[in-house]
Amino acid sequence: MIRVDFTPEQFKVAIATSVIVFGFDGENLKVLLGKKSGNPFEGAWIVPSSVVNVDEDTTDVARRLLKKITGTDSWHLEKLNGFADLYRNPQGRVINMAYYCTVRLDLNIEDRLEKENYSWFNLNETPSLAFDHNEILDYARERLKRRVKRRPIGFSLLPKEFTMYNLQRMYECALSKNFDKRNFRRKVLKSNLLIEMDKKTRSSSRAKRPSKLYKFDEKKYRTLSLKGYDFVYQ
Amino acid sequence: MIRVDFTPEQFKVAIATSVIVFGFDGENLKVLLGKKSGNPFEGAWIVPSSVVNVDEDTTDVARRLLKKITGTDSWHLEKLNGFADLYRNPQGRVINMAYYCTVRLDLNIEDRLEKENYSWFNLNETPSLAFDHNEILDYARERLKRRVKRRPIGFSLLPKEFTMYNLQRMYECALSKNFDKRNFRRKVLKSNLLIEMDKKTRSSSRAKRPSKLYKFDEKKYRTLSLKGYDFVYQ
DNA sequence: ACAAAAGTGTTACACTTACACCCATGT
DNA sequence: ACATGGGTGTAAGTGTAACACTTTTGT
Repeated sequence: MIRVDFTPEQFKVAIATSVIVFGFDGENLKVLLGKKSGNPFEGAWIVPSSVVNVDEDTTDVARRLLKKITGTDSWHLEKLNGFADLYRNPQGRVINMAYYCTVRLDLNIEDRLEKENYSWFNLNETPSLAFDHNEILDYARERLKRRVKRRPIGFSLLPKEFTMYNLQRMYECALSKNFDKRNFRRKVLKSNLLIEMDKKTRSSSRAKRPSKLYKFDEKKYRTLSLKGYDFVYQ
Repeated sequence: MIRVDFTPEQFKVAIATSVIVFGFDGENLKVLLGKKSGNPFEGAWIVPSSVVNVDEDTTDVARRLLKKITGTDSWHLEKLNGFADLYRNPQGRVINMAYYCTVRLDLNIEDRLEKENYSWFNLNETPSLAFDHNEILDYARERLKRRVKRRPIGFSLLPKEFTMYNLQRMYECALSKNFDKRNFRRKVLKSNLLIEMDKKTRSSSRAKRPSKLYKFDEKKYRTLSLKGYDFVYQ
């Protein structure tokens, strides 16, 4: 028989939640970081975080945090893991339930971010973070990588309409790998989930010749995924 | 600036840990379950679990639990996730940091298990469990599946020496999929990580003709994995 | 003129899948 | 005798990876 009996002294732990927010500017993956105020680690960079009360659901708090930062909570939010190392927070035993989400940078959430003192960092130029937030960020990157490989989640980082160059860069950043342009295009077009638009645009400020715009066929994808299909790239 | 300030009322959470223990009897995957004593859920089946004190490391407690149950803690133990649903435990807010491990059933840990009142269940014949332990078990099965696909972790479930039949059954159970015998053998032998023994044995009690024994070449695998190689089956 | 990305096919190789029969042994 | 897994090869198809040049446009 297994005993799992708690005494009052064992109810002395607190909960925090962090949300790793990923964005994509058309060429590079970004992550949102902010500066911590108050002790400990005053002024250090951290991942967006919040305290969770004993009677609060961690996902609810994470969503609220997201709404406060970005103005909406309609983003794809996914639980990562609990981080429970003994000395991760000098103020006491705190368990961090971490999430990540993907946002579209073309919807203007910038003003709000500046008011809240958050900034975007390129994923491979992130500063050293307080607490165990570097570990959490690394964990989130791995999760994003896995998801992008197996599902069309990367499209939630792109604007509604995007060029092949944008799409390829997104895959290259998320998977830390370069692809052959011809092979890449053939492979993603084979899925029949990209709709070619009649419009063109320039993929980046450096680009001279405009390129075709595509959008992701959400409806078709939903139908196919009911039958077990998924949008895989690896 | 981000404020993450805790008040004393927020330090009122407790920590538990559970370990999902997987085994393999040569033909089927098993999981270890025990009966709960004391309130709540007296007599219900649960996954091996323990309270974690505020000053204890969850991994340490999980290892201790594993040693108490199986007599040794030298098994492959891996953190799964934190489970923090508001009402997962009726006694208060309890966060469960869950782990899984793989054990070899040919090492006789059976006596000890009986004393502790644990039993092995076939993975597809598990009873309904107390708390959110069914959710945790499902999570563990998914993780095992993923790991078995990408790494030779399945070998830690098999005896030192095993037959092709055993190996194939292990993959079939872990991945919930049947494989063609000829294709399976060709594929795993191609890795050159199986050493053919000069011995033979019967793969199961039903088998009549004895079959060759193989062992996994741990040394070679360690060398290769330094170079980024891994033992993949999918 | 020049720079920069847009756009486009073919070939070789590797891997996956489907498939069927005889063999050795224990009961 | 018979039941059970042990053991073996081939061929078709699918997917992946490597590879280079012309076109269009903005500066």
